[in-house]
Amino acid sequence: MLKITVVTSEDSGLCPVRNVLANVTGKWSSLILLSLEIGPLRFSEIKRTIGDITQRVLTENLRSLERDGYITRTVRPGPPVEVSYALTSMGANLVGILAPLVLWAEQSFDAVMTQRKQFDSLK
Amino acid sequence: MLKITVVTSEDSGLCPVRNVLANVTGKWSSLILLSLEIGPLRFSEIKRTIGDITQRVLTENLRSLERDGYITRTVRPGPPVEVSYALTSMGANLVGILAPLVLWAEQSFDAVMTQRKQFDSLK
DNA sequence: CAGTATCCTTTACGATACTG
DNA sequence: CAGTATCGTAAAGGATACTG
Repeated sequence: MLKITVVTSEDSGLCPVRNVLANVTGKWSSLILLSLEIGPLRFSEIKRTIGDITQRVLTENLRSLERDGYITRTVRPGPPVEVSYALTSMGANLVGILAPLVLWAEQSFDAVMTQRKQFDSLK
Repeated sequence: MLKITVVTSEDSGLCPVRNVLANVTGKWSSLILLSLEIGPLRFSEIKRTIGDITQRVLTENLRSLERDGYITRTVRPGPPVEVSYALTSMGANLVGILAPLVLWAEQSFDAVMTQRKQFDSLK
């Protein structure tokens, strides 16, 4: 059985779990990482894959993921410049853990929606 | 190999993955779910386990998790009233997927911090 | 193409006080 | 004990315009 000390009473900035998870649990982070699972992608390709993320937010998230060591950023001089992003080995490990979660989310969509409707109907 | 359609170009409210993940990727959701892994806990016990979450936010998160069907809320009349929370089978499944992520976060803490320091030192 | 720069809105969260 | 009610802050995200 898995025994995890969820959180200590220390400063949140020092709680390892929260500190690391914070950059994975954003609205877009996991989707961006997943999009790189098959192979490296350029900025515009990631944007197209996600669909409705803005340029500003995508840039922000990519920087954060690069900073934590999950992806690399490679510039091929242009013009036009070509910037491609790829998973590091740590990033690939993380994707290996995130993928089941995303898959689970897909599969559980119907059940969750049903639950919500029922909960909301009880006033 | 895992093939996942990360996101379609539909309305975000209709994207199954994002819709379900939204309530799991909060700052506290996963930690709350994890705290219930061993067994049911009362409100104050969850609060003590997490440490620095406020009552208001804990209540908010518990409602949201209950709404989506991950946990149940049981009231034993008092006084003092005793409210206990427990994982549903769906919640238990989710925890089974989240636990590796939390464990991974713990183990990767040092590597991530090292990466950040290095990234930040490059201006 | 891959970003920055602004500006604005929303949402999550924090602090504190109060209650059946 | 397990909340609710208020108020305030901060961070994430959205919209749009501009640039090397």
